[in-house]
Formats: sequence, structure tokens, C-alpha cells
Amino acid sequence: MAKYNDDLKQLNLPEIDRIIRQFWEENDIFNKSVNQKSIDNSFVFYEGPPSANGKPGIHHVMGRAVKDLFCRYQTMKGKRVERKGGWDTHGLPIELSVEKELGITKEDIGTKISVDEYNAKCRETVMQYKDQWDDITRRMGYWVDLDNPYITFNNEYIESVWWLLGQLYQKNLLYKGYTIQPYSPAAGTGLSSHELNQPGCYRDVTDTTVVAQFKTLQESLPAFLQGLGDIHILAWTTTPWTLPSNTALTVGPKITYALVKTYNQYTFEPVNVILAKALIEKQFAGKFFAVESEEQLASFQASDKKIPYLIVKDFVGSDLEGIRYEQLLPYALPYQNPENAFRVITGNFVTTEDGTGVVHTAPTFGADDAKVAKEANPEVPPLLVLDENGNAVPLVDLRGKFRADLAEIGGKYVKNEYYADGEAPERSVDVEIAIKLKEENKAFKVEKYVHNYPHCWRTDKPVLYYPLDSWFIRSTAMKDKMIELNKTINWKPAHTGEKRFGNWLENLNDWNLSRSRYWGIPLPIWRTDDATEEKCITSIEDLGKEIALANEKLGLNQSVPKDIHRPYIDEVILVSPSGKAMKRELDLIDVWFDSGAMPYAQWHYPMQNRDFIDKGVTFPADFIAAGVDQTRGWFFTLHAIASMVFGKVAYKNVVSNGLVLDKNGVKMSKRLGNVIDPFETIAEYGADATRWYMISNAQPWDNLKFDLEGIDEVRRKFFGTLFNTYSFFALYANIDGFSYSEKKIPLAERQEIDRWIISLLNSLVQEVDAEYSDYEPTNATRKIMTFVDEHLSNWYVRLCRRRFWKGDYSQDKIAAYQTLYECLNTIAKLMAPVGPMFSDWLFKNLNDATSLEACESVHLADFPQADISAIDKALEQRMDYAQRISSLVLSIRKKEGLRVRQPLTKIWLQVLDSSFISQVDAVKELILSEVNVKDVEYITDTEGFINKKAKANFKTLGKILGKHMKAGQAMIAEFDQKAISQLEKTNAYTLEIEGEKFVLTTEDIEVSFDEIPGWQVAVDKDITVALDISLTDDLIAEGIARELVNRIQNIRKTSDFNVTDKITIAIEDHDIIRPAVAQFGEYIKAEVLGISIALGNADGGELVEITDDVSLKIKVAKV
RNA sequence: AGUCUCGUAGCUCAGCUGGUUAGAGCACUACACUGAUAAUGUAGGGGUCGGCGGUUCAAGUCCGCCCGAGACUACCA
Repeated sequence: MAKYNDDLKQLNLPEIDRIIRQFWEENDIFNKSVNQKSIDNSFVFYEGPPSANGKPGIHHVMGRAVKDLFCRYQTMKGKRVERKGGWDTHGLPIELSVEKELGITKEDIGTKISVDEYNAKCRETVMQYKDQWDDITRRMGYWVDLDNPYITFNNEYIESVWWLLGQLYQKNLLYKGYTIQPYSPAAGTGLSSHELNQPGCYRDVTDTTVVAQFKTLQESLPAFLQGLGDIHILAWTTTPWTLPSNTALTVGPKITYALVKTYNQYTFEPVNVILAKALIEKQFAGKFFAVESEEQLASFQASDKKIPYLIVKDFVGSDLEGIRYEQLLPYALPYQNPENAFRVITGNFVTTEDGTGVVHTAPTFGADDAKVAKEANPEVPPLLVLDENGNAVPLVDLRGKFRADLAEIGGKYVKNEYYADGEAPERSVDVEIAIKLKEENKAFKVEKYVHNYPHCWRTDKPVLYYPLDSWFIRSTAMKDKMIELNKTINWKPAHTGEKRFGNWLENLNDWNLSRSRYWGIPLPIWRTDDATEEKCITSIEDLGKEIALANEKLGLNQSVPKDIHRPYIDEVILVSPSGKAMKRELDLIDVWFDSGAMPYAQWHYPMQNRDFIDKGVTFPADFIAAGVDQTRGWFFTLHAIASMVFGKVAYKNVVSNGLVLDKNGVKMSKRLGNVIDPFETIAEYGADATRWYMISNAQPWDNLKFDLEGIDEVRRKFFGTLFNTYSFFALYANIDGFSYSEKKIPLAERQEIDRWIISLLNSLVQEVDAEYSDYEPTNATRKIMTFVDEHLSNWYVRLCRRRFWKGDYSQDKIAAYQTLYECLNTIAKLMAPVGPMFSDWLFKNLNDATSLEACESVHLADFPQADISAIDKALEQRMDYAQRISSLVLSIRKKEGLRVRQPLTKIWLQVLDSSFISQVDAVKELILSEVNVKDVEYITDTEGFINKKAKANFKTLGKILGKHMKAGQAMIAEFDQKAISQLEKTNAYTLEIEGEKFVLTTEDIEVSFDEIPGWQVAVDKDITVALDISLTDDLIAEGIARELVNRIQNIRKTSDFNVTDKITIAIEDHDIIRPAVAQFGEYIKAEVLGISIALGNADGGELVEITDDVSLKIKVAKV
């Protein structure tokens, strides 16, 4: 006969992991779980590609547990869930690690190392830790197809990306423009925000700052500023070298500004200046003092130590809009619309934290500046001039030098740091400009200022914000479509979609696609030198045709490169319609586009597998998941590309999980040494405990404070309990040879408690199913845990233990086995998505012995379906009563020092409602045996000796009484017995408060009985229990009999007798023993499998304590 | 700086549309139970629900401001 596996004497999750992993691999369970399901009933899942050039961390286990569990759940719900793996292979981190490893820089590529070698090295590095990733994938039990993954550097993948870009190009959503970006002149390259955020990049530096006086044009001043003489606007800058490029001044529309009369501290000329009122004290600190009148002001002399100032009037920023001013440093004029430059505009980003509340605006060197200048009406032109080739360029070139034709500053570097060692002039341009402004009465104040400024991580020199050419996707044009589509996506949690993602879409900017890098997907756009003609290539075939055409027209001998990465692709020359040569735009595309293209590119769409997308076989996804930090990353790129190219969503359901922090809530980092090694964790605690802990401890979208002790708790509390329950079952089922071969006993023929746990189990199935399908795994796991711990183990098994080991293999025993078996088998299925290994071990142990299920693994089984007819809410309620009543009685026993082995006569229960008596009667025997009491009686309001108490029902009463609630509550609490019985009899009671009358019904008042004179009472919410604690001789004798049983059992156990051994018993004679043996001898014998009990000589027996004061010898012998 | 999330017992978390004395598990202490025993039960201590103000008869729950933690975006004259 098949046996239930009892190899494990105690829970060993890593061992179970090993067994199950081996089983899965040998039997190809993953593939079966996919292939057994019909393609017509798919659940589409997208794997967000990890990058294998970093080691997997514990947070990856978290993210993948979330992905895995929903895929497993849907599989069990009958869906076919293909899980194509993928690798993200492009991007800066890979270039950096290659360069670091080889000890080279970008400049060495092509000289110290060939492009081939570099390219090969990148490919290799990308997969550096692939083995570790594969390993963690297996160990954590994450099912994903790693045999046929998509890889973003493959030509097929790139070709699909080109096609997508081509679609955008055809829709006129791709264009070239410029933005202000961080740029390192010394390195000659733009910097990503990622590079700027490297540690040590932001540094405190001391710069020369200037508060400049911009002289307004009289005729442009509003009326309230007329007739006051020359008026200057003050604006502060920490980068005086940008002042020649100033084309506007920005004020905050709602900020209050003031006109102040004073004297210039360098020229001592009288001046009228405008600045934010809130900053007057700051700007006029030290050298200045406030005066109240023109006279005081006029009395100033240049030799005075302190300079007076007078606040004349104030006004808000919007009043200043449109004022024009003289260009501060007229080295050059904007080549476009110079008439729109040099005026006051408004911007909401202006603050009064420091400076003057007026922002010097140079659109060529500041991102905010460029934005606000563009938004102004008419647009403020940036200070761009035309170079010798007629191209518009800023006043500073790419090396960080002023253009040569700019008088005395021409040809100088804007920062002294950019000069080679020893070549920097004594005075930096900043200082030179400051001096010039002082001399010309254009500087209000010049001082040194310490501030935080980014530096290039490679050259250590300050970064310049500089306008750089870039290719953009005109995502703003599709903004409304994206917003509309987003509303159809089910976000978990909802606020990530509505708020975070929604806001991001509302404030969408065009997508800057360009990266001046090396290892990535090349932009497939070719242009003529004069940029008048261009072509966008959309496939390799297309490229081949164009190459052939170019070969023909230009007399070249080119072919399609084997690898379409840089630099091979850069060598390809195409021909324009007018016959000119075209070169590729050198940019690579943002790697985020790679990942957003995966729904299509993973299948090499549209060159292959057209139906997958066009017929919706694998598009859109039913479900994706990734970290919340991907909101603007993967979640956005998927959404943007699907919206813009296909006009559809890319995913219907999305779970964004939070971060994994250390147990103190601090982000894990190598530097802090608080990183948790996923391999070690899984090796010690097992994959299931780790996964279960992560899912059950906090909602996936909340940050998880990862604590190994928490995993241990889950192991003990949940897996330990479940394991014990199974072991218990297996022990006796093996003894009795239960293999579920008997016919299933109808529920109606089983005991109340069996029907109860089955009812609860079916309720659980319903709830857990709903939670999983609603992407609420935490609730699902918590419900399963409560069931296993509180109901199955601590109530059902505890109360039913006797049924398993006592007596013959009866119908009742079989019913108990069937019931427990069903619970364990169903729990295995319910928990399988989150704890895939233990659940399969449990499932197989059960099924291997019974062959009840046709499938070999729990992951090939169907998710349980609740049997509605088995759910009996009344039964669940009365068992809840039983549990609570028992608990109350036990607590009274505890208080009174009455051990449970001492029988008592009676408990009294307060009757709650009409069904209460019949409900409790049905579980009466359970309660009585659990608490060792002989009988139950019910208290109804006919008894006269109970004190009833009235309490307000706040919920109903609040609506009736309103503001009289407090008074009403007090009055109700004071109700006497008469008032209560009047209310109960007539169902009406009139309450009078401050002259107002209110008619109350029994619904508004709760009556309780928490005092019964002479009884011990305990209360739990609505249930009140009273216990009769008086003892009789008979009760005492019975109590002693039970004590004896207990002692004899202990002796059997310590003597290592078999559970089935029969014994003879001899007990030392004593007064307290005699009545017990006389009255309960048969009972004792039956309990301990004794064939005789002798009183008297027990020499050689064990001395044991019977009561606190009596110890006697007991001798037990095997027959 | 902006947007979003979070802040409840020593720790991890519940607390539905506002309603009576704010709950559970872990940990701690005491006791009990014992044919699940490296398990189990009962009881106990422990809380200004981050702070302040408001709405309301009634606020952990709704609103405003502030503080703290985190994420993302932006980078500032």
C-alpha cells in the first residue's frame, strides 16, 4: 500500500526546495504547465528585461515573486501563460564597465582597441552575470523561459525597433531640435542625469556672483513707474559669463516687488532699483541703512560709511511684464527677432529664496530659461548668432570658449578650470565681467558665493548647461491619447496610475531620444550634410535596397553590415533623392526605447510573427509588473510606444512594487554593507519562506523592510504549522492505512466540526480566488495563514485529535481523514502561486499515496473551485461562538485557578437573539468537552436576578440625536431595570433631552448582562459567559481520574511504549485516589489501554505528583 | 524645489463608506496543557494612532499646515 511520505522528521524547506526543483527539471513541469493549455485561452505576460551585467539582489527576488505568482495563478485557472525571458543589453553602465575593465576611455576606441574588439567586449560584458541570474531564477522557483529569450542587441530586435521608429517618423513624430543639457566641455560630451548623480559630482564651489542693474527703457514703463527718473531692475547670477547671452528678465507674477531709491556702492551715483520686497533686507544688509524720507536720502555723501535707501512703493510682478531694458553687455544680438528680446516676462518658477526675485534669463544656457522664454508671447529669442557657415550657434562654443568675435572676452574660456594647467589668466571671465559692470554703473553688488554645482565625473571640471542637438519623439502630440488610454489600465496600486503616472502624462515633455554613445541601437536616419534631405530606414531589407541604390548612384561598393551597431553602420553612405550623399545621424537611441519596444521586438515583429500583434495573440499584455521606479521608465516607454504606434494600451493590468529596504528602512547599498544576499537567504530559509514572507508581510507596492527574522517567523508560524498538521495526518493515516480508497462520505453524514472546516475551506477558496484575481496577493496569503493556523491547526486538529488515534477504522474516523485530507490538498493548491515548492511537496505527498488527482504536480492542477453548497454561514457563526465561548470559559478557569482536567457542572450563556440557543446547542458537545464542563444553560430575560445594562448604539443613534448624542448616551447608561424591560416589551422608549423628544427602539440600544451575582463572568464583544465554579466530591473524583490518566500516559511515553501496547497499572493507595478509581476505573483503563488497575503496592513504580500536596507511586507494565 | 507614497504597541502590520473601551502576530512575563511535543492554549504589561489646527453630536479615519522617511522628476538665478 502506498504510504504518505514521512521522510522528514522536521521541517526542512531547503531540502524540500532541492527535491522539488529536481522533480520539476526531470519531469519538465514548467513546459507542461504551459503547453497543456490551449493557445486560444492565453494570459499574456511580458517579462521586463533585467540587465545581466549586475548581480541579482534580494529586490529582484521580490519583483520576480510578484510576477511568478500571478502567472502561476493564471496557469492554474486554465490559462496558457507564455513567459518569454529577455535581457536588457544596451546602455551606459555596460560601456562604463567595459572601459573600466580595459582601462580605456572613449577616445581610445579605434586606436588602442579596435571597434570589433570593443563591440565584442560589450556583448560579453552584458552577459557577465548570466549564470548567477539563471541560478537565482531556478533557486527561487521563478518560472520563465530562459532558453529562448529576447536579447536587445540582436539584429532582429534592432530591426523591429527601427520599424517602430519608422512608424513614428512617418507619423511626423520624430524631429531634431535642441535642449539645454549638462555638458562637459573638457570631455566634449553631454552627460546624463545618471552620470551627474554619481557620488562626488555635486561639489561646493566658490564663484564670483553679480547683482546686475538692468536699465529700463522709459517709454516701456507702466504709468505707476513714470516720472521717477532712470529705473534699474536688479537680477542676480552665479554665472556672470552668461550675462552676455541674457535676453530676458523673469519675475514671479504674484511676487511683490518694490522700487527702492539708493546710491550705487561702486559709483555712488543715485539709482532707482526694483527687486522683490522680501529680499530688500538681504540685498541691503551691511553697507546700507533704511531711511524714511527723501531728505535723509539726499543728505548722502560719497565719503559716508553707510549708504541710505528708501522704499518708495511696491507692486506685483505681473505689473512689470513687458518692460523693456537696455541690453546689459551688447556683444551680440540674437539673429532671430532681436526686437522681442530684452524685456520682462513672468515665470512661476521664480522664488524669493535668494538673489533679488528677478531671474536673469539666458535661454541658451538654462533649461528653465529656455522654457520660460519659449512660453512667453511673443517668444523671447535665445542669443544665437550665425557662424561662418550660416549655422545658428550660441556665444560659447563646444570647448567652452567665447566666440572669437566678442571683443575683449572673445576666445576666452568661460571658466578658468577649462584652461590647461598653468595657462589660466589671473582674472576669469566672470571677474572681468564683474569689473566691467562695476565701472559702467551696471553692478549693484559683486561678491563671492559658495554653492553646490555639478562636475563632470570624468574630468573633474565644472559642467556647463549647453544647448545640444537631439532627436525627439513628439510625445506631446499624442498626450491626450496616452491619458485617455491610461484610464483603461488597471493599476496596482491605483494611485500610481492615477496620480504619479497620470501627472507625468499631464506634464509630458517631448521624449529626448538621442544619446551620444557607442553601445546601443543606432538611430536609423541618414541626412545630407546640409540637412535638407533625409531618410529613415525601417528594416534591414530597406537598408539593403538603399545601399544598392547608393552603390549605383555614387559608385560605391558597400554591403549591409553583419552587425548593425556602431561603428559599422556609420560607414554606410546612402544617397538622397537629389543624388547627394547622406550620412547617418550619429546618435544612438535611449535604451528605454529598447525596453518599451519589447512587445513587438521580442517576436521580431513585423518581419515575422505578424499575427502575434495584429491579431492580438501576444498583445497587449494582460499583466506586467516592475518596481515603482519604472513609472517613468518601462511603464512609460511601453505605454508611449503602444499609444503612438498602435493607438492601444500595451498592458491591461500592472503591479508596481515598492522597494526592498533593510530592516531599519534604509536603502540597501554596498557602501553601507546592509545588502542581503539572495543566494544565502534562499539557501538558509528556502525559497518559499522567503517568497511568502515578502508577499504576506507588506503589500507589494509598499516598501518592504526586509528582516531575516521575519522569514524565520513565517517559516515557524505558517510552514511549521502546516508541516506539523501534515505530519500528524500522515502518522495516523499510515497506521490506519487510509488512502482515500473509500467512497467520499457525504457532508451530511459527517460531524458538525467536519462540515464546519469544509465550509470555512470553501469560503477561503472563494476569497483567495478573488484576491488573486484582483492582484491582491498579500490579502490572499494572510487569509490562508489565518485558516491554517487558527482554524485548521488550532481548532479542527486540536479538537479532533482523538478521532484519529482512538478506536477502530470507523466511518467517523474515515470522515475525519477525508476532511483533513481535503483541507491539506486544497491549501496546497491555494498556496501554490506564492509557495510553489512546499505546496508541490505537500500535494505530491498526498497524491502519491492516494492517486486521487490525475496530475503529477500541483502546478498542473486546476485552481480549486468553491463548492457553494458546502458553505454554511450559520455553521461558521456557531463555531465562532464555540471558539469564543471556550476561550471565555478557559479564561475564567485561569483566573480562578481551576485546571481544565477538573470537571465543572455548568456554564450559563446570555441569549443574543432568536437563533442563539439552537446555534449553540449544535456545538454544545464541542464546547463542553473542550472546557470540561457538564452542561450549558441559557439566560433569557425571564430570569429575575440578572442586572441588565443599557448602552447606546452610536451608529443608529447618532443620526437620530445629532448634537444631543452626548447627553443621550449618558441617559441611556443610567437606564434602570424598569426602563430596560419597558423598552424590550414595547420596542419604544421616549427620551426627552432639552425639551426635545426622541422615540428610540431596541435597535438603538444594546442590552447586556455583564453582572450575574455569585457567578464568574467573562465578556467578549457580544458574548457573555458565566461559570459555576462549585465543586462536588464526584467532580473532584473525576478530576483526579483525569490526572491519573495524564500521569499514566506520561509514563507510557517516557517508557517508549508503542501507541498500541496494553498495560497493567498499580497505584499506591491514598484517600484521594480511591473514589476516583472506584467510580472512574473503567474510564481510566479505556484511556490508557490498561487491562487492570490495582490499588496498594506500587513498589518500583514512578513517584509522580497527583495534586499540589499529594505525590504517589504509579507502576506501569507492558502486558 | 515639485509630484506621489508612507508615518498606528519595542518590531511587522490590520483598522471597510467617520460611531462605543483602537486590534492581530512576533518579542517579553506568568500560568496551563500534553498520544502534533524543537508543538499548543490562556492571561498580562506595553499606544498623546508623527505634530498642530479645522469640519462634526462624534476624527486613527475627512480637510489644511508643519515635521520625518522614501521614490520619481527637475535643478535654480
